Amino acid sequence: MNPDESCIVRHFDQYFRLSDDDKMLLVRLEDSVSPVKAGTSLWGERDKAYEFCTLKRGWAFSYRDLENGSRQILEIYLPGDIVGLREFAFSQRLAGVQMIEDGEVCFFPHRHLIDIFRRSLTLTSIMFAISSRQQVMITERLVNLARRNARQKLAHFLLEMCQRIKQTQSDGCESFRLPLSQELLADLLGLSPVHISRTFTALNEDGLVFRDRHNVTIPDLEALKHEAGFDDRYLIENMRPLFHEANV
Amino acid sequence: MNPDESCIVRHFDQYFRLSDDDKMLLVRLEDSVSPVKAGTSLWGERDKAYEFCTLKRGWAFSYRDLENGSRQILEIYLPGDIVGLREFAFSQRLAGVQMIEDGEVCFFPHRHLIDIFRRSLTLTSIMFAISSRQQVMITERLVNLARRNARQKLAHFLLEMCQRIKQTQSDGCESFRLPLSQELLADLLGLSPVHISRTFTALNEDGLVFRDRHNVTIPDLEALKHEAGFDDRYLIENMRPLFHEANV
DNA sequence: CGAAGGGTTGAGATCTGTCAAGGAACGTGG
DNA sequence: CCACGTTCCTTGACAGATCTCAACCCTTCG
Repeated sequence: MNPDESCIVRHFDQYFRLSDDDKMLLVRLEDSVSPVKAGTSLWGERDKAYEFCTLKRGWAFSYRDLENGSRQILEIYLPGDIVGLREFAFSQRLAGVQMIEDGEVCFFPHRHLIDIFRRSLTLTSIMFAISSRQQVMITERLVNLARRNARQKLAHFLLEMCQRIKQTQSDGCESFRLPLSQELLADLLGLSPVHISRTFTALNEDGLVFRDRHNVTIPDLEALKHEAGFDDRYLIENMRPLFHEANV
Repeated sequence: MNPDESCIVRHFDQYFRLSDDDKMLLVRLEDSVSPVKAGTSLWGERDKAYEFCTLKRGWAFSYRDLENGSRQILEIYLPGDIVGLREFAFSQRLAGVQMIEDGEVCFFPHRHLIDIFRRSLTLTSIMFAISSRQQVMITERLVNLARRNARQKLAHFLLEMCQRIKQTQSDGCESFRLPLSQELLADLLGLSPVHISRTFTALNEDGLVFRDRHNVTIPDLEALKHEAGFDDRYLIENMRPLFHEANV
């Protein structure tokens, strides 16, 4: 396969310009691309964990089902994201993962990560950076869930998605596609679907967010950021200084 | 320094029996042990991030201050824990860290981590495992904050601390020391101090948790686990299969 | 002895959840 | 093109959990 067509190569390349050797090393890990239908589960909550995967196309989410019947969505995955890093040190899945839309995924066994550690310092550092970035994103979501009211939670989440989409598609994000039902948003933000609806209505009335089906428009980003207490530092990693030292 | 006295060697050794070479490599990173007083801050929220540290003695916590004046505590660190991994890919701190009690810490520059990546596959894998374990713990805290009521939140947190203390001290934990004020617990669990107090009173009246100052007693672990929906799988990592492959 | 920090208790306010009914959009089959 | 079911969303009324404010108490420590 041509390295530049690989989804994982493209993803790593965003972090740091890869050498051809590194690209080849990554590509060799990519056995196969599997098409997956919307709603299919990539794995369930207590499955054996022996591989991870990258999303080539389509959105996905990870979740935990609770004993009281509710469900918490932990993470929304966009094309290019690596899924399943969480369980690297565990033999069992701690969260399920499900496709939101039709898409394509690439599976990699865990042991191939060890190969990477053995062979490329750059790729090892990027893997570590990706893992720590995921930790930072979960942390921000935790703060969002614990400390903000419904209005801020929703606004904050929309701004996060807007920023993430902008980073991968590199065009503006005043308006973007958000293929998530209100039920899903409720499970993500720890609210009831009913209250999600009310909150959208309120944001709409205040002219801050317009939602039509799966399209969201944010007319005044700064106003909404102020409303939500959104600070995008947590989405903007800066690995340059580190790699400097790694490569000289 | 004798490797077996190093706090970081002891910590890594919990994950996997280290070779003498690995121990020496780790020890060389440990320049100095600094004593720190209760209440001192190891770093603030927007400081430059160029090092991490391990806790040798004393408890610490990381936190985020919000624009609305509230504070969210992200993590409680116990002796042996590594602090600051979160910011490996960032040049700025995203959270402050403060000592809860008097203690001792060991600082390491980020670039020494790269040295480890270069020289030891075992240590690299352990670092990755530690990072993914931290991610799992934050995820569980997120679920706890988003989906459970005050009673369950508090019970779940106490059980987590009990389990963590047991893992490092390897004796029972029916009764253990918890040097956290109710205000700190409130900032940790996303509740008000007043409600923490009420919840302790309720748990006490039901005979599930007894608290006297900084001592907590849980007479019936199973009963409390049931009440809280606590499942300790997330604290029990299993790296054996992975290292098997790494080392043969 | 007084001050300060931490914990407890009560009353009222607020946010969000639950339940229930109804409406809008979409796909399917006739 | 229409009828129908399904899914998703909206709205209202009420209930419950937690917050805020305020007063008070206890312990510790200088």
